Amino acid sequence: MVQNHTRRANAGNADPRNGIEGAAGKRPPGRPRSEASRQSILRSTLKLLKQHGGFAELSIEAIAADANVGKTTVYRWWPTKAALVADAFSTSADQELRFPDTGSVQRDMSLQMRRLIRIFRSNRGKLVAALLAGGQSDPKLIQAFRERFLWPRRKQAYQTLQRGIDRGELPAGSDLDLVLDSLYGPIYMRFLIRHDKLDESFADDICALILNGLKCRPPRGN
Amino acid sequence: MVQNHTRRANAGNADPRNGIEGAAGKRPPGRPRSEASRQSILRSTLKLLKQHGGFAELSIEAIAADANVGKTTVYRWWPTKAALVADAFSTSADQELRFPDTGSVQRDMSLQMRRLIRIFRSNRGKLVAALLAGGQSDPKLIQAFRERFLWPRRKQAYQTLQRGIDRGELPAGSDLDLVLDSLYGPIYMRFLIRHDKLDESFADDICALILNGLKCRPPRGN
Amino acid sequence: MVQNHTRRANAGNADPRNGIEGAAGKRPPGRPRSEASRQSILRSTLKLLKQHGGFAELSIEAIAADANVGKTTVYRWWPTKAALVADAFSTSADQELRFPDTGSVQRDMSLQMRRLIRIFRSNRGKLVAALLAGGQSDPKLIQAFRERFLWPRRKQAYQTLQRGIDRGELPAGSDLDLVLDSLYGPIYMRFLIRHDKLDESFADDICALILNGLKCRPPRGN
Amino acid sequence: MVQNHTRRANAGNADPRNGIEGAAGKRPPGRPRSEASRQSILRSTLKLLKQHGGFAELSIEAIAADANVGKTTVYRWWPTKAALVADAFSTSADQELRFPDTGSVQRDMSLQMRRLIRIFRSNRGKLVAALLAGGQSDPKLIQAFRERFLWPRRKQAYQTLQRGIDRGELPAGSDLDLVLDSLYGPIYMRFLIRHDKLDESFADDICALILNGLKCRPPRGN
DNA sequence: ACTTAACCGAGACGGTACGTCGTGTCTTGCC
DNA sequence: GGCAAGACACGACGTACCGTCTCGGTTAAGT
Repeated sequence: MVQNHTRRANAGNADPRNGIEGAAGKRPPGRPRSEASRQSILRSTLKLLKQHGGFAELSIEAIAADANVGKTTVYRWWPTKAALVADAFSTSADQELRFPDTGSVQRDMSLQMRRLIRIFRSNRGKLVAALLAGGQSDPKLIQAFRERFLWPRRKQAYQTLQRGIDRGELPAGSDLDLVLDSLYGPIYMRFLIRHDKLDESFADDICALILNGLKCRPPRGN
Repeated sequence: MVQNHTRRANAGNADPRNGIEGAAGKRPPGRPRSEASRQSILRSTLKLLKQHGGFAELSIEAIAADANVGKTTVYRWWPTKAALVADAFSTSADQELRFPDTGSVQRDMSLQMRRLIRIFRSNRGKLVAALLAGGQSDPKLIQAFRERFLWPRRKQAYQTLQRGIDRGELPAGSDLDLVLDSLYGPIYMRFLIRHDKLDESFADDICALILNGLKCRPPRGN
Repeated sequence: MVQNHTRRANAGNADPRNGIEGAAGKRPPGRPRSEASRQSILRSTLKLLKQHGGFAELSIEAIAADANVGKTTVYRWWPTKAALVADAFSTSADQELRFPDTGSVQRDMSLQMRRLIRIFRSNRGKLVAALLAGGQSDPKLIQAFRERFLWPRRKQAYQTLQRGIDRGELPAGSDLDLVLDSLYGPIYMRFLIRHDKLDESFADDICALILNGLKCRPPRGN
Repeated sequence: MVQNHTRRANAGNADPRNGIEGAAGKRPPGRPRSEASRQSILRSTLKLLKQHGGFAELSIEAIAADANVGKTTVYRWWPTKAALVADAFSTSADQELRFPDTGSVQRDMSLQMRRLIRIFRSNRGKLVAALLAGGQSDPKLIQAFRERFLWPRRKQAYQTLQRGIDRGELPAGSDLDLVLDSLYGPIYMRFLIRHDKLDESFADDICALILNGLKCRPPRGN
């Protein structure tokens, strides 16, 4: 959940009655949350997001109608449209963006970046775009993107790069954040601005430029 | 103009009677467009965009009211809110992003990138963010950003890089588009995702990494 | 209701849960219509119609504002401004136009016609004028006037005249519609064209002319 | 003209240079009024009034467009839409409503009333309806109807009735205004409310009822 | 022929109201 | 107490006309 504003502590979980409180915890009175509604809402969110334009064009009204759900139910569990989109996004978050370990940093990075580009080009790209677009006016949303999407991957990326350093493929003391932004920044830029072709070979070109450049001379040494 | 939807060929120009068509072109009949209104609208757009949140919070209703202008007048000249924002922005930050010519590519690029970062960090950054965000669901808008903002600058950037090649600072045969996306991509990424600090020294770091890397070994040679 | 355009069968009734469908009929789901809003709207309609000029000067925007009601709510229940006015009017002047039963046709008719003239001369007359005026371009509206105002009264008028026939005051076989239009037509004419004085004694004069004429010689006998 | 608001005294006349002032009157300087435009405007007014709904639905914008005329030209010569409609109406005013002189009041009246009904049923009826409808919120308009249409005919009607009195067909001392409103009121009522059939034989029925009634017993004598 | 003055078309202007859509909240009866 | 249904107050949308204005161009009468 992007933001926990619900009456129940574990709202949003698949099954609220198996929450943290364990065996001793008593289920609250009243009808339990409908898991069917929750999933239907998330499904409709993704569907409408892919169908029509972006974040701004997506309306709660339409989601509720498409999901055969009362608007109240949406508002009961998600405080804003942004939270809903973030939730829907993380549901669709991908296993396929794990980093391989081929023994070569450049190959590892390049392979993962190719997969990212493939996702950006698929209709899941729309979701990311909507998230980044919506995030420009809703800090919560961009934060969700960072926490749910960016950081988990970046953590793996650090490890991948570190392996390269350990193997001597990259110079020690490199500013890893700078390197990673230099690797991924161009992809995001072409994805969002669409000023130039974004195909998978672009990943190789960037890797070659950045990682070769690193090898040659440490950027922090100047 | 993002989109020419007006009856008149040169709508949006400062002075419609000095349009493209030259000496032979006659002013169309009817009352000419009010330049005062046009500027008032652009001014109010910038003002309100800076005051309130982002693109979604900006309403044409409010712009018209603030500019003492009928809503009709706004709609007469700009097809969408997006087009209006694009126009307002490009009017706003055109000069200060010109490239210097200091005799050193790295210094030229770095200086210009610093200025870009400065704009991104100022409240005019909101404008760019709004534009890029809006562009994710409105192709016209992102196209406007490219044509009115990106390409004019990139043209100058090509020249700056070419000077570097001519002076032997950069290897001939470099893929200039790749280089430029590698230089600017990280800035856009940090600006939009806000996962890391974006200060002016970041420009220097990127330039050092990319341009030194280039010097060392041409990326296309592998 | 001038026109049933609502989702619910008995929209417009004071209490939708006691509609036509009787005991078996179940209330539709969802929040029930706000009776307070409905009355507030009708009240504001009457108020504004009396204050300002005629039908054309009356705006739904103003009604909604005066009634502290969303414009949507007005549009939800009344398809047009005309329908709203018709509803407001028939709500307004229903009782005082009943026919008396004094034992004399002429007196009965004359008394009721006097009351009609009194209404026409009051500021409720504006309402009728607005209705008839609007009805000239909106068939629905004039139909509403007929069904909600004219026919109910005419039904009583038939009975009043019939009593006169039964008592021998009027000849049997009279064309009652012709008689009634001859009685009321002059009033409507003076009311709408305002070419001559319309005071209550006019009712007596018409009655004398028409009903005496009838007595003398049946119009259908020629 | 319903209202004289023009710069020139005789504006609205077919040919301003042959105005009241005669041979000695000098034409004012400047371009004279375009008679073609004037007629085109009046023609378009009638056309649009017949095509679409009533007075309220008629827009100056549409008239100017249909007449290939600048809006300014309309506003220059007619202060309000009402004035324009009244002017258009009087242009189409009819010769066919003159009263015959057959030697019988009842026949004379009946014939003329039949012609009026025929006009009401034709598409010129729309014009009268629009005028009466518009007149309910614009006193100028109903006044125009009275002065241009009602009074001229009523003047003739007085004479016709007087002939009847002179010939002994009607009792002396009758209230002619009451009689005329009783004759025409029912026609106007059916025309505007459309609650009953309005065909030409209705004229005969009314005449029979009213004029026979008069003969029988003077209405004022009671 | 040239000036003067008013008219003309076109159409942009600041406004008002339109009727619609989506917001987030509320009130029902049912589960 | 969750849930669907849907009415509610509200705010912005984009459009249609309003009546006014400002252009370039036209049409005469008076120089």
